[in-house]
Amino acid sequence: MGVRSDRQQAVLDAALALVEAGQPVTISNLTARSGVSNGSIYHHFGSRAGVFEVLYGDSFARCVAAMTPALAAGDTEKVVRDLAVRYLDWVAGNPGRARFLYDAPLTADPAAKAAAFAPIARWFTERVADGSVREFPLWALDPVVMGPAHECARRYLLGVLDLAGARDAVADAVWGTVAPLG
Amino acid sequence: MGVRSDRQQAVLDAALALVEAGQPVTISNLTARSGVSNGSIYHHFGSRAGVFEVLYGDSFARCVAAMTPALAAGDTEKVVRDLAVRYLDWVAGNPGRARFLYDAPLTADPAAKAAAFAPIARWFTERVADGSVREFPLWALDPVVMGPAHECARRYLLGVLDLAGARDAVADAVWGTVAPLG
DNA sequence: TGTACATCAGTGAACGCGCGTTCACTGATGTAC
DNA sequence: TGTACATCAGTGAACGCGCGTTCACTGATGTAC
Repeated sequence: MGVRSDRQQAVLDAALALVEAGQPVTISNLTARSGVSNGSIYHHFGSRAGVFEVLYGDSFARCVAAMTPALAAGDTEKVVRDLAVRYLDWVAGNPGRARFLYDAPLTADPAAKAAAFAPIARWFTERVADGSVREFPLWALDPVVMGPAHECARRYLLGVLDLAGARDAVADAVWGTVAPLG
Repeated sequence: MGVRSDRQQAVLDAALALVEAGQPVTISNLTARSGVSNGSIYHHFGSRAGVFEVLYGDSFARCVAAMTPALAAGDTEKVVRDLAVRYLDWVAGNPGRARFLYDAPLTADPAAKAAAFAPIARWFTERVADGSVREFPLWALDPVVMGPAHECARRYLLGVLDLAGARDAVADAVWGTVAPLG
C-alpha cells in the first residue's frame, strides 16, 4: 500500500478510534465514524480483513520505531530497561494500535516482523556473546524477556492495571530476566 | 453452582471441546456437541454467558490447585521455578481451559481470584520480608513475575510457540525477576 | 390409595438482529483519434 | 477541438447467514389432602 488517499486514511483513523472506544470494528461502525460509504471501503480495502492488515502493519512498524532508539544508550542495563519502558509508554500512548496488535496477532507474516525486530535482536546477540547479558535463546527475546511488559500491557488495555505505576517494576523484572548472574 | 447434573456437565465438556478444537462456542455448536437442546441449556445456565461463568470459575480453581503444591519445596529458587513450570504444564495439559481463562478474563470477580491466589501471595510476602527474594510490589506477582510464563502460554495457545521447549527459559526468567541482586 | 396440582427438566421451532458482502449504479477524470 | 470510450472513486439498498434468545409446549416427579 503505497500512497494513501484521504478516504483510506479516514477509514483507518475510524478503525483506531473504534478500538480505542471499545466498540466493535464493524463495517457499519466504520462508515458511521469515517463518513466513507461501505462500498467505498470495499473498493479500497477489498474486505474488512483488508483494513485490519493495513492497520496491523502500520502499528507494528510504529511500535518498533518507538523502541529502537533505546539501543543508542551506552550502558547495557539502561538499554534493556529503556526498551521495556519505551514499549509501555508506546502502549499507553497508542492504546488503539496496541489493542490491535494483541487482538490480531496472526495478521502479519512472521518474516516481516522478524526483519523489523532485527536491530534489537542483533543487539542482544552481541551482548550475549560478550557476556554483558545472561545467555538465553533468541526466540525467547519477545515472549520471555519482554513477557512482563507484554502481560502488563495486556492488562492495562483491559482496564485492570495502572501502566504508569508499573513502569519501574516492569523495568526491574525485564532487566532481571537477562542480568548476568551475580 | 453446587451439584452438577449429567446434562450440565455435558454442556461444559462440549464447551471445552469446542474451544480446544478452535471452533466458536455458540449455542448451536453446544447443542450439536453435547446432545443437549438449546432450551435445556438456557434452563440450566440462564444464558450463554452463564456457561462461560461456570467454566471460568472451574478452570481458575483447577489452575491454582495445580500450582500450589510447588510451595511445599524447601528451597526458594526451586519453589519459584516450580510455580512457573507447573503453570506451563497445566496450560499444555488443559489448553481449552487455559484459552478460556485468557479469552474471558473479566468473567470472574477479582475478590474470588485473589482469595484463591492467597497462599501463593503469602509465600512471596514472607520471602520478600526475610530477603530471600527481591523486593517487589505484590500486585506485580501475576502480571510481572509470571509475565514470561503468561506470554509464552498465550503464544502456545495461538500455535506459534513450543511450550515444552520453553520450560527452562521461562523458569530462568521468572526466577530472574525476583532473585536477590548479586 | 387415589386424585389434583405444582414443580422442574427438557424440547425445538421461531424470533429479531447485526453482521460482512454484493451489486447495479452515478459521476468525474483521463485517453485515443 | 470535439467526441467516444475506458477507468476509477464512490454510493447505498439489498442479500444471505448465523447468532443469542424466547416461548409454548410435553412429560416425569414430587406433594397435599
